[in-house]
Amino acid sequence: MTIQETGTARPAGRPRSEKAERAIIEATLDLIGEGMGVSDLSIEAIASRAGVGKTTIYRRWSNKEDLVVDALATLKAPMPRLSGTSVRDDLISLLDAMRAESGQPRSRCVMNIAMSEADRYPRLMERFMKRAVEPRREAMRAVIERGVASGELRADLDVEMGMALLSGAMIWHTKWGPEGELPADLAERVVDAALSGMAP
Amino acid sequence: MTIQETGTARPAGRPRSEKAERAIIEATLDLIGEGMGVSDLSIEAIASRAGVGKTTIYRRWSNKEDLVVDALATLKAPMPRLSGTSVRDDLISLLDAMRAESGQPRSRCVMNIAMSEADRYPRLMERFMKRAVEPRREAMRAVIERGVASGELRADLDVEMGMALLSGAMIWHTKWGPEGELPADLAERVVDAALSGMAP
DNA sequence: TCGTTGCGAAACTTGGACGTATCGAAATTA
DNA sequence: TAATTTCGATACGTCCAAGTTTCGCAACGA
Repeated sequence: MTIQETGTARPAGRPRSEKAERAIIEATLDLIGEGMGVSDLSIEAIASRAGVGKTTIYRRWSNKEDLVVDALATLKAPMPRLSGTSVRDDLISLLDAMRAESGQPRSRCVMNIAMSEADRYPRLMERFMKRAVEPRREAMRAVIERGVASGELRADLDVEMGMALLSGAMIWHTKWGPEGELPADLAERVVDAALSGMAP
Repeated sequence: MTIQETGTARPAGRPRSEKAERAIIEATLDLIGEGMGVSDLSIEAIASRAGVGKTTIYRRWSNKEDLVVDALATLKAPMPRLSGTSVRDDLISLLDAMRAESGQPRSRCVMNIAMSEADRYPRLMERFMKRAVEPRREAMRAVIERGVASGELRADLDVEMGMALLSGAMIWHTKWGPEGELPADLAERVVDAALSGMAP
C-alpha cells in the first residue's frame, strides 16, 4: 500500500501539469475571443500561444472539438447577485452583467460562438448552451415571472417575449450599436424602455 | 470606328459568360446560407457547386473576399411596401419581412455573416452593412420618427432604443427561440409587446 | 477563315495544418 | 538510484485547399 490512498492511486511517472492544461484552455478561449471561428482554430496556434507542445494537447484531447467543448465548459456564468428589492433592479443587474461581459474579449467567446457556430457544431452548441447560456436565461425568466406574480409586470405578459425584448436589445447594441464600449447606463435605459414601452 | 459605340467598345474574343458569373454568385450565397463561414468557403467548393472551372472564378475575382463582397452586394433588400396607415402596421410589415427572410436559407446569409464575421472581415462587413442592412435600418428609423412626430409613439422615445427593442426581439427569436419556423404572428406580437411595454 | 478571348477540366506547385514519432530534460514513484 | 511518465521542441509524412498553368474546345469580331 502506498502512503496516499486518497482517491485514485497516483501512477508512476511525472504527473500531468495543471498549469499546462490551464494555459491550453486559456489560449483556446483567447483565440476564440479574438474572433476566430472554431474551424479557424488550429491546434498548432493554440499550442504556440499556450507555450506548449502539440503533444501535450493531443495527450489530453483527441481532437479540436473536444478541446473547445472543454474550454467553453470552463466559462462558468458568474451570475450577478440579485438584490431582489425590485424587478426593475434585478433586470438591470442581469443586463448590466451582459454589458460588462461584452467588453471583455474573453466573454466575446460566448457571443461569437453562440451566434455563428450553431449550425456547424451542434454537439458543441448543445453542451455550451446548457452550461453557459441556460443558467442566465433561467435567472431572467425567474425574475420576470416573479414580477408578473407580484404585479410589477403586466399580468398578461408573455415571459418569453419579455426576455426577447430585454436580451435582444442588449445584443442589438452590442453588435450594431454605436462603436466602442457600451455606455454605462445602457442596461438601465434598456430596462426602462422595455418596461414603459414605445407607445405614449 | 466600329459599328457599335454604345458605351464601352466590346473587346475581341469570346465574351464572358453572364450565366457563369451568376452561377458563381449563387453558389457562393448557397454555401454561406448553408452555414458556412467565410473562412470555410473554398474556391473549389464554389466552382464545383457552380459547375464552373476555378479559372473562371479567378478571372473575375482575385480572392475569396472580393467574391464574397460582390456576392453579398447582390442581396438587395426587397423592402416591404409600407402602407403608411399606422406606425404599428408599418412596424409589423418591417418585422414580418425579417421573419419571412429568416426562413429562407439564402437570407440566412445576412444573419450568419452579420453576426459572426464582423471582427475578422471588417472590409467585407462595412460594404455589406451599407448595402444590405443600412437601408432596412433607415426605413425602420423613419417609421419610428414618424410615429414620434405624429404622437403615435412617446414624444421622449429614444429612436435607437426603439429599434433595438424591435429588431433585437426578432433576432432573439430567430437564434434562441423555440425550434423551427417562426410563428406567423410573431411580428405582430413583438410590435405590440414593444409598444405597450412590460410594466402594467 | 483567322486571331483573340473565355470556357471547363485537370495537372501542378506551394503552404499550412494534422496527427505521430522522437529527442533530451524534468518530475515523480518505488 | 532506477523506472516511468510528462514536458517542450522539433521533424516527419499526409492531406487539402490555394492559386497558377496548360489543354482542347467554343464563341466572338474582322
